[in-house]
Amino acid sequence: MTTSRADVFQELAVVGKAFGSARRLELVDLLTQGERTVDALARAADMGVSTASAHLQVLKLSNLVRTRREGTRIYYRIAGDDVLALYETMLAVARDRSADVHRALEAYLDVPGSEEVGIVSRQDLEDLLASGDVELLDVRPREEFEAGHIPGARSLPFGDLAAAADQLRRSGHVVAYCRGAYCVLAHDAVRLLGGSGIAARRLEDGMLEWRTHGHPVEVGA
Amino acid sequence: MTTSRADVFQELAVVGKAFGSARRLELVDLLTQGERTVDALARAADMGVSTASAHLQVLKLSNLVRTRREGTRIYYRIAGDDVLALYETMLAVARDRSADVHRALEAYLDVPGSEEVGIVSRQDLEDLLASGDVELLDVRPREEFEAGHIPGARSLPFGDLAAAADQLRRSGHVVAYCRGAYCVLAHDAVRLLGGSGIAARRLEDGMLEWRTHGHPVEVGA
DNA sequence: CGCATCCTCCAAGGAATAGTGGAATAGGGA
DNA sequence: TCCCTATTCCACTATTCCTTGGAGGATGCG
Repeated sequence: MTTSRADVFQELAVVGKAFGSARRLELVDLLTQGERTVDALARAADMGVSTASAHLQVLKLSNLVRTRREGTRIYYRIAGDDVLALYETMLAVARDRSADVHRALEAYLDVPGSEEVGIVSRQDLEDLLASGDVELLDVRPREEFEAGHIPGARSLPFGDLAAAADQLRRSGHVVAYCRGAYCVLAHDAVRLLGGSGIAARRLEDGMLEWRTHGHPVEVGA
Repeated sequence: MTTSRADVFQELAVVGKAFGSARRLELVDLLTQGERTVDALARAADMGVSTASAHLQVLKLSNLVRTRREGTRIYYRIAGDDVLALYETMLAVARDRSADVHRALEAYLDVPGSEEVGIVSRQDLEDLLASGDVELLDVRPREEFEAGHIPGARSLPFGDLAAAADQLRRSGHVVAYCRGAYCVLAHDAVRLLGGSGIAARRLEDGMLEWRTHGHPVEVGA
């Protein structure tokens, strides 16, 4: 048997390489929200179909994603929760270790650090849901809502939010969530609702962390 | 501010890239056991000093490792426990997701799957240490022992084990450990001791996991 | 001050990877 | 069967990365 120590690292590096391209990470990020077709991924990440396909092949060869065929189209999805956890860990390390990432994220999220008051933890949300006294808004694209959402949530894509804001006036709590800790949609939703006089809060992180921490997920419309 | 979504992934990919080379992973693996000089790393990983230095620069630029100068030599170390956790998570994902890695690891560890009886979990070891009725052997190179070991362990590098085996006959338990779950030293030590009629067991994983799971670590000789 | 040691930086050739447009393939529907 | 759609495969160029040897820098010692 000629399997050496170096071979182990060689195999291991395949996983690292897969996560070593910005374009691929963008695809992975989209896939954390549920399965998608090649074409949908290419459009969402703004790259050529050939390019997207090539990157997806790399991810598939490293066994980080799986495929499912339905008619003429092929759906890609993350291979398992451990991959989600790895992605999440990587995000956390990058944020804590690199001032650049931290700055990029802050700038991207447009958080001045001041108005960060309306935050609900995952546990708080579980409690609120149990009490029933909460309007939970999933502001991601409907596509992602259908691929998996928090039970009890209502799909209200960010684009439709402004139009629906008026009918949201309620006595109870309003909480919005989106993809993960680094997704702007929930931030923006809370800001928009605030502008309409509705005191909304956002889930601390998002669907990615909800899933990786073992909370229940509902699939379908 | 022109910080876009793509920039975030660009920064993120830096971390991925850092873990995307077999040579670099080999260095990281060595560093999980404690700080080392460039020259020591190059020798241990069997690569040129220039090559090692170049790879270490990449790791340093991605903020995954830090340096410390002592006279003319420079010690590299893992930047924090979160990086250790990331490495551990990556190992786990690679093992579970890739049949190749799994096979490579099994072949490398030379485990027929049968004689896997003498295993002690981290919790069991804590209990044994509390009772005092255990001879705990750290079979890694003395260099790594000094950079951090389990309190109460005795440094007995694998190379010296055969010579010292005779004096190990004891009434209590004998437990060996090495770097991590994928380190052969402890496996081999248990096998060697077994051949000398000493019923030894090995710690389930190793120093890497001991550290990342928050168990106490002692530094020095 | 000169010299030795350890490390980083630089330059260059070779290898691997990314992106792109077009050809080839597979499935579905008329 | 033919056509349409979605995806993969291929060929090509541009770019990036790896490795190596040697020059250059910092530190310590006599």
